[in-house]
Amino acid sequence: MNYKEYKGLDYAQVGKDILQFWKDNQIFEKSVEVREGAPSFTFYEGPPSANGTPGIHHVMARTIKDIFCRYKTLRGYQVKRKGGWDTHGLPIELQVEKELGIKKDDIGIKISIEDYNKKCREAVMRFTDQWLTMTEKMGYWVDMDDPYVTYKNDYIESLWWLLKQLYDKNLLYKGYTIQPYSPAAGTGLSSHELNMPGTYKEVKDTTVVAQFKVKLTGKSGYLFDTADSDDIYILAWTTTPWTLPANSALTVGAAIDYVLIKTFNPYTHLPINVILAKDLVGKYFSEKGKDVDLSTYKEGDKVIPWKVLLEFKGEHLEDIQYEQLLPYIQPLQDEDKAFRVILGDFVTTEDGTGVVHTSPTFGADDFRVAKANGVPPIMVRDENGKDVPIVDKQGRFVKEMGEFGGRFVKEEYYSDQVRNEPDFKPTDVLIAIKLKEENKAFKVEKYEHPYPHCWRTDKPVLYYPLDSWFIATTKLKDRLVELNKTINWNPESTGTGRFGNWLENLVDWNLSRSRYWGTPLPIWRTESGEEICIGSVEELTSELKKAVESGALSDEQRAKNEAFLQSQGTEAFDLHRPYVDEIFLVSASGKVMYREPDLIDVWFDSGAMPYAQFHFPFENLDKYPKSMGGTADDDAKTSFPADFISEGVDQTRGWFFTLHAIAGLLFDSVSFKNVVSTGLVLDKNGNKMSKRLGNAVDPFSTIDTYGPDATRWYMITNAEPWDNLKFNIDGIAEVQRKFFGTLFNTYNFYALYANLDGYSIEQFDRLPKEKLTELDRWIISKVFSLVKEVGEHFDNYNPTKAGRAIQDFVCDHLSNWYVRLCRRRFWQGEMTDDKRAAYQTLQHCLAAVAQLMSPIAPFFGDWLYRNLTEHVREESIAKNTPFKHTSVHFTDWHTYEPSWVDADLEESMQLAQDICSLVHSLRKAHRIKVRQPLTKVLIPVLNEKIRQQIEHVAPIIMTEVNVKSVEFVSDDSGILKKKIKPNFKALGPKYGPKMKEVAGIINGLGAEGIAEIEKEGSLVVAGFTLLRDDVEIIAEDVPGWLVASQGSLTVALDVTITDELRREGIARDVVNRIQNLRKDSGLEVTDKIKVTLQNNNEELAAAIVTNRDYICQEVQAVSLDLTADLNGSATEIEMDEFLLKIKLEVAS
RNA sequence: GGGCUUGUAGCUCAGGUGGUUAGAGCGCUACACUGAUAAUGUAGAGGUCCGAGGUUCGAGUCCUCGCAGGCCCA
Repeated sequence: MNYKEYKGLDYAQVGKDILQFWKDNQIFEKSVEVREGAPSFTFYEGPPSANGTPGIHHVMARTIKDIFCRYKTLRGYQVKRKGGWDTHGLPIELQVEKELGIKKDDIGIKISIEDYNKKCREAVMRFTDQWLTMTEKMGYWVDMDDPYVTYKNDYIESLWWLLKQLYDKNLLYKGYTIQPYSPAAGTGLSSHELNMPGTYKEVKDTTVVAQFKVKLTGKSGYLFDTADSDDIYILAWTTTPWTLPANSALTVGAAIDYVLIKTFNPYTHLPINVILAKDLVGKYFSEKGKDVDLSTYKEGDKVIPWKVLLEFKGEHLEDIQYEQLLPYIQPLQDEDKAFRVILGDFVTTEDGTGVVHTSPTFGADDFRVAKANGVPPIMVRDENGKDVPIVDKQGRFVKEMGEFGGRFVKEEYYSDQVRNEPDFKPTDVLIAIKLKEENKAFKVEKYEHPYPHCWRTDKPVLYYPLDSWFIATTKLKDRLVELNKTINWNPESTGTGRFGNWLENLVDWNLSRSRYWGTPLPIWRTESGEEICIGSVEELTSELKKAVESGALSDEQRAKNEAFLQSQGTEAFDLHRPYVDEIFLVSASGKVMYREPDLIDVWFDSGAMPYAQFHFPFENLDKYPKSMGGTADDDAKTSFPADFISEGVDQTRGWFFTLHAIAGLLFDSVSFKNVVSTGLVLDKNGNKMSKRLGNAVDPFSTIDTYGPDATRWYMITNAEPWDNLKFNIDGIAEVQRKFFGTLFNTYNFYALYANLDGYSIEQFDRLPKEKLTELDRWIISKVFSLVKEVGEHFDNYNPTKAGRAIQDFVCDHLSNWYVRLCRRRFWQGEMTDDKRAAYQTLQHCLAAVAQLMSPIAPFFGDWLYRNLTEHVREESIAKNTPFKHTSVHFTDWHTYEPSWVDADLEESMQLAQDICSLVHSLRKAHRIKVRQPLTKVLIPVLNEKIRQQIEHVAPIIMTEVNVKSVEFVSDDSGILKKKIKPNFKALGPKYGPKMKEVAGIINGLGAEGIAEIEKEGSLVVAGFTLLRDDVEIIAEDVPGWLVASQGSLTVALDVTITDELRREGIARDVVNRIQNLRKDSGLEVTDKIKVTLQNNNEELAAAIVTNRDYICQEVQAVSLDLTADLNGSATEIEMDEFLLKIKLEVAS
């Protein structure tokens, strides 16, 4: 037996068997080895974190990655894929905190940092086994034997080197960012601390709508002209009046409508002109005062008159300057950039005035928008020469704040005793009073709103600038934007939109994290600001030694340094906290430098993997191009940049960004050329999967039940990768039944008959094209078209379209048309050229499909390939032919041979399929079953080309629909009835508005009109000149016949059933019954039989006699007898009009 | 609130550059076909192409504004 035959197929078992084969023979490793010396296709694995268990969405993401790596291997590239683990970061720390039942503050107190980090190190790799199992079972090929691990010293050393490069390029700096800060507790709060229950409380604050006086400049001239006054104010509302002295800008929305209103100040009663958002006018002005004569206003009037002078968009306010509201402190730099109107996207007209008072030191939005617009913050320089905000860390105004100096900005910071004094007034109120008196407040009122409080002290938090280390990504923003345009994003919108827009609005990357388990920032500083950035272990060692020798260290410091030096080369050597915190360096001026306590953002870890995975630049320089300091001779064989990466779309600002930023900043390069960002995997109702809700799909049981291939195939073909996938397990079952079931059946059919005939793959002695039937040449044309199409889809990173094309080919074309129509060729007669042609063709198709599908369904593809080719392996190896490979994953992509593609034939076959479908529907309508032969179908054809195309496939039509002949009626027969339709596409541009009229005329044309336009090529009707191309003419009817039409195709069927045809029909029925009986009796396909029928019907007898040979041949009978009386073992079977007794005996 | 994205049959999805009867598969109903058959064919039922405006002779497709879901940010 050349081919294995199967009774049924357990797809999960196929997965297991093939997996075992891969393991036993190191197929993955070899698939990389066979491409040694070939150009590389570089793939970066985005490292997962093994602190949680893998979910079905990981199978999805990894399938995408795997597909293109396998595809590119088939295309001749060497695809090395190094696995990796992401091991640092907040989620791990939180998990450990939870497990230990501690809070962040307990670290270093209840548990030493050393022990804590040890716990983290264990936790992070906890589910490694499950990850490895999932990876293996789903067939994701990635090198997990030698992965990069972000907590390893080598990895950290590479990161330090990168940070030092940034530092040396002045791209790493210490600045501040606005964070929730609790002055009472003296600490910043993380976002999750603010998410704790009870932190947001309703408070009543004194709020102020302040008047910012506009300066007369060229930009603001139009306002002054309209108002005819110098007193023009922009109104801005704040719930934190204490931040007003720090105001240095006003932010408006470019597209928001604003108005200029003439009115009076309600406190000073002075005439003023104010600017605010149009939508919010009603909040501050009563309808009664509208357009009331302003000259009638007197102090004390309840209704204040007002009048809209002008309406305009926010963009017209940009760059208008105003006078500083509370001029205690001036900006330390860029004074000319302060106190002007800027545009921001966060401005709303929900409350306030549609103008946002902007103090860069006390609001995150404010900070960001000010930075983007070059607006300086209001800060003071302290005794150390350091710039600090106007509120100190205890929450008090600095001394430069005049009468407010030393006051707490929030009344809650005062002791109860002070607050209970009769004269006590909160700072906000004092500021409000001052503004009222100075004609700078338009409205002061109490306002109740939620405000975050510190969970430990119960006091309100401040948004406050805290020190952080930043990467100056904004300095190279334009270059990052440019580089991004060279990346092939899939889908494109993620690149141009989500990512591109974000790059346009980039802010500096805040690198600092005040945590414990992560890569330490390699910067040491003296208290006075001398600092050093360390770029390698070697440099650290030498600085350490210098420090020890300097004599500037205390004994304890020196001892700790020495302890660290001692650890080098031992297991204990560790670049994490707390060990690095216990290193003390000495500055050039001889002062002790302490490590900056921050860790760096874990995203830097993963973004640095292109370098750190190979310990660049300390090792493996040959993997990197010379342009970045590597030593590779050939840039086509380097490991940088990546040709392809893929992760979830939620990584856009995560890994995708950090990869891009580091490569752009340091190497002026992209770090990936093609990227597929994948959508989410939701449950079947479109809800997010979560373990808590119990709707998460377990990848292990899914794979165990349906096998990896059906799981992968379903996920890929159901929705494009970037769309969200509604994961329905029934869909996998359907894919398994429909696609894999059909393909398996097709293989099994081939194997069954090829084995019977002793047919083996003929690799050399192939029949020439002329010996093949139309059907053979058609399916081969189809398979080459498929090869091209699938290749293009994979090249375009669209696996969904590739998979769907393969599926359509297998189900619709190969199985349902080619095999179905060719079955007789396989099961009848001796080995003729025709039969060989059928085997060769089917074998070719199956082998092609095995390869094309293998990137998506790697197990089944290999299973199919191996079943098809195993018996010719040795011969193939000896003769060096394509089937020499033991796995489909080593093969070279199927060559596309255009000479085999016959578009004409593909069209013909489409016509045949359409015609058969029409004939079937006619038979159905007239209740004539297909087993009943009919004389002919008549097909009206209006041109010669169609006629020829149908003639080619006429025999196929005849067998398929059981008619004796296909005939054509041509135009000149004169019996066709034609229909004319307007061709809108052609007519549209010509007639435009007159379309309807013209269409009406065309639809009303009679036979003469149609005849004339066909003959003359044009027709003049009602003043319109119609050309042949302006209309479609189709044959619609053949009078006197049964017709059916679809599009321009019409068929007519002769339904006359003669006696002869009726007998033939009966004979076919008999064949059918006998075949069923054979099958029920468990006979083998090859068994010969003797048949005896009871002769109880005239028609039957006549039918048998006339068609005896035909029946015998069909049912493999050596004899067919009719007897008058059949008793005993006969089976009674129902025919259409009578009962039939049949007896079958196996002929010896 | 912003950026991106999705909305077509009960379900999952197709529907270049606008062209007049909007398709497929699954599911349902009926009838056929079948020595690869847990497959297949034909027919039927099933649609306000999310809504409202607009552009156009003509809109599922283009524009504007909404509604609903999703992701990422604030």
